[in-house]
Amino acid sequence: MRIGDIARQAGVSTRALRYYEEQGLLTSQRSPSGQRIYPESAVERVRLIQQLFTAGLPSRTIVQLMPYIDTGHGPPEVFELMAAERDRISAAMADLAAARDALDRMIEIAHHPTPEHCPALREPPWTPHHDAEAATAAVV
Amino acid sequence: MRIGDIARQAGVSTRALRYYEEQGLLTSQRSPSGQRIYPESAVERVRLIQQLFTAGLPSRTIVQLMPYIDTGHGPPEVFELMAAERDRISAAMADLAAARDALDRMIEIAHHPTPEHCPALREPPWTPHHDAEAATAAVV
DNA sequence: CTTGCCCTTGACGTCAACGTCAACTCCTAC
DNA sequence: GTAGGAGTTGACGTTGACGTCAAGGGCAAG
Repeated sequence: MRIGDIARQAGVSTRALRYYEEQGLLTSQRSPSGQRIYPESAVERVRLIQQLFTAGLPSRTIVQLMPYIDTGHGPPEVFELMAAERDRISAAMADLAAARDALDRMIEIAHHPTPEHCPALREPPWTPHHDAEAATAAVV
Repeated sequence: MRIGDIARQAGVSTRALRYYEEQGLLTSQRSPSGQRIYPESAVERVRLIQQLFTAGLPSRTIVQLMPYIDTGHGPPEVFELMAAERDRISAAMADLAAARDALDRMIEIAHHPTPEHCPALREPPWTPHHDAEAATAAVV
């Protein structure tokens, strides 16, 4: 298969595939005229790479994981790297959950336009020490 | 409070705070000599901004949310923007979960060095059509 | 008064995963 | 043989949230 076929089936650009090769994430045979030839399995591999990118792993880290991806074993430091990345992803998920909850609270507040409802997001707008009622009037 | 105090309490750099102001995310009073003066509530505000950044919202989007953050209401389009961002965050969490599961599978496989265990990640390493056993020997 | 730490604006640097020409070559179809 | 759609390398552009000088002003302590 040529680069365009892989790109279509994996849903990425050909530029991305050449970039992956440049980074050592993807290898390819070459046809006599210099064109890249890939096996079928390259599609699945590219999807995995994409998934890891989406999860926030930089290409350098993915390169380090390659021995495990290819052969199923490698140096033990890389093994711990996998565990560390998994934990980092879990932490990122917790951050996302917290942010989503914050948005949900904002949506909840916006749904109930009761002026008594949890100020929580700002005190009186940093009254400039003199005309406090003017600032209050400006808000209203 | 001055910029350094806010930076310390919120755990960000002073550069970040000036950037936030430049982007319209944070306002400040000025002392007679031109120094930025913040209310106590700025710390909480900066933490919220950080949380939204961590969740992948760009500054332009956060700016649009500001009317809701400040006053609790705003144009309805912004209302839908909040819902859209919440959904995007949920989708990102699903992506992270999938990637974490993929890593867990890799860790599982690495724990059981049985050569029979789900190749699943690559076929025979694209045997270059001639010296197949040489390549196999190279892997070993 | 001067030492030293904090503040100011302005402007350039960074990093990562590509996008986007440019200038060629290759291969398939007619 | 020739048009046109792929492929090739090389190199510069992009985007966002800051980092990092550079050059100066402000302010309390000794």
